[in-house]
Amino acid sequence: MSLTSDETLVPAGLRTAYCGSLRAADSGRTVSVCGWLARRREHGEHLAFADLRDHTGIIQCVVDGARDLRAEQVLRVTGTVRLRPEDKVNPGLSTGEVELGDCEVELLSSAEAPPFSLDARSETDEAVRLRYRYLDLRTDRMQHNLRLRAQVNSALRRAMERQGFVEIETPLLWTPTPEGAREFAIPSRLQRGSFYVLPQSPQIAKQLLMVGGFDRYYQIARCMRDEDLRADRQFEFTQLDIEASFVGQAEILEFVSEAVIEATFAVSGERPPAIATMTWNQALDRFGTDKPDLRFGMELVDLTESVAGAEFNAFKAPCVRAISVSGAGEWPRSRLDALVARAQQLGAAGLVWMRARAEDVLESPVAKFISEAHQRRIVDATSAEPGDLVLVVAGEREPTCKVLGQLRLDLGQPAVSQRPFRFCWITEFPLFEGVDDEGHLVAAHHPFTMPHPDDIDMLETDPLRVRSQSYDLVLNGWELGSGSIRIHRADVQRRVFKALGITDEDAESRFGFLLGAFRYGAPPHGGFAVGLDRFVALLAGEDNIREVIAYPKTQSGADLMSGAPKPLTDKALAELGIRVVSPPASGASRVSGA
RNA sequence: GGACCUGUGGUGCAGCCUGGAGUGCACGCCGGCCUGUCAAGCCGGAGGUCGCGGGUUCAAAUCCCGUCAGGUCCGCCA
Repeated sequence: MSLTSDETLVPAGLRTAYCGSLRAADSGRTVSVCGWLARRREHGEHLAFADLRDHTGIIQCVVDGARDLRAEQVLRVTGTVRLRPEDKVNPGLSTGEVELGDCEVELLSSAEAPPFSLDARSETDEAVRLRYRYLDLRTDRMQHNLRLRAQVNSALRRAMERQGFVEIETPLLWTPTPEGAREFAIPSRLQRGSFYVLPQSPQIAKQLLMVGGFDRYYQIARCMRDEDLRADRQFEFTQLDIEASFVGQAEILEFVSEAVIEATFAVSGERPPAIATMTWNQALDRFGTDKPDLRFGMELVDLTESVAGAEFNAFKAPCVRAISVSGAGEWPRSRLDALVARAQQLGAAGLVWMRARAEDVLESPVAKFISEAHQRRIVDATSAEPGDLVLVVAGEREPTCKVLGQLRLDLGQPAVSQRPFRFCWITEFPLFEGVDDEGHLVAAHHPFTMPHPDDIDMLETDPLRVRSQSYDLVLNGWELGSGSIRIHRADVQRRVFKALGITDEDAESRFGFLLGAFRYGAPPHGGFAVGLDRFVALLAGEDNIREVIAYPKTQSGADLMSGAPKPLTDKALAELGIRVVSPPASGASRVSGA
């Protein structure tokens, strides 16, 4: 349960031992343990068992009656460690061979009955857990997750420092940059009507550190984005933020790989192999996504050539691709129909299913439109065995691949907690991801991302084909973070801004101080940011980042424990020079912090 | 901004489809019994604005509308 190593956990103060640490070798010792009463079992007036819990585990204390003991009372128990009778050993407890006898019990703090069970076996609605988060934090789950998180932080810092990185803090009160995520505004009291914003990331600050000569910077940084929340997104989140000068993409990937592998090993004992790299195009072709889950196969197969010349009209498309589902050849028609509907819901024109057979090659509603020769080519290309199911989608390349990529996940993705940890790097993202309503190109990463050197001359002629020097880190199907080599040359930056439809005046007003700084000698540089909440969630086997955050917010942005957000007093508003236009909704009374 | 799921003693659920007295289960809580339990056991008891508001009906936890809260997702997240 505990992730704290034995060497660093030295009992002090009121305790001379931790509950979960006692073993047969301790028998005979007189110890004092402190913690919360997990439960008690009473056997008449003069025998009772009290299980005392701290973060290291549980020790059974044999006490003379338990009339006054209640769950979650804070106790100090002094007693003698003794071996349990052989037939009374509890193999389910780390301390199950021993118990504490001749106990003296001191009540350090009384406790009302908790509003929900802290036992690992019971489930409690998350809203209740969040309202009483301070109790929820006592559970094995939260103790484990937050201690694991601390170990991850520690390992990341170790790895970054070993690689010569310097930790530098950047401001939380930053300047608005109307671009990208919606920002949280902070009114200025001294300059009424003006606002700071909370940083969506330390992006510009860290690039300026490069200009400032701190050629290897890192920070475990809090970022804030006022965008709608999700299972993997909170308003505020934490990143391992990195920037380095005089290095290229290969070095950045190496720095980050070193850090995440060290952290993974520290908390799981699993040392991932060197992290494989694939380009964005390869990821799309093989997995139909830019964040592939490498824990399982079912890769996409290109059938475009295999079905060339087939009669079937739907296959006369720019791209025909398939996945093979092992052993799914016996699925009933209803389930196949549901797959077709799912594919259509995802945007495919349709989905062709084919059951691989031993005798007549492929069984499918459209088999009669496909010659046996073509059928055999499909079987060869997909390596489908009799009893397998082949799912085919045809259309434009990107949507076709993405539909199959999602079906692959629907049908094959293991649970989040399923090991191993399979990292991969995705490189060479497109520089632009499309065009906005006004016909301007939209930056895929951010406007300071360096184009791929081989593509830079297409900026003006064929911008959507320009690859960038940007890269994502992916773990088990989750995007863990992203980064890029930045533009440090004014001429390149000007060309990218132009492509994005950002005029010189725009650029000056939005990023003037960054561009100004770049006139005084900007080194070539690049960086990365790892989303720590997601990383820790995956390492903890949790599918929701709230489980690795001490005090998370609900989907509507509320803190159920404190009641935030709340209206300010009129006095506070006046001081800030703020008048609230529409009164706070009646929902303001939604919470009372117990 | 939108779609879907959920809301019933302190906790977790069943009941809702097919309306008929707040009916039930488990845990917890309170009291009693119990000297080797370990999610102890046995006996007894208390505890309810069926999220809230409106409608339909002789009658609503149940059907309808609205609303609030929690969740998952789309949009959004350079």
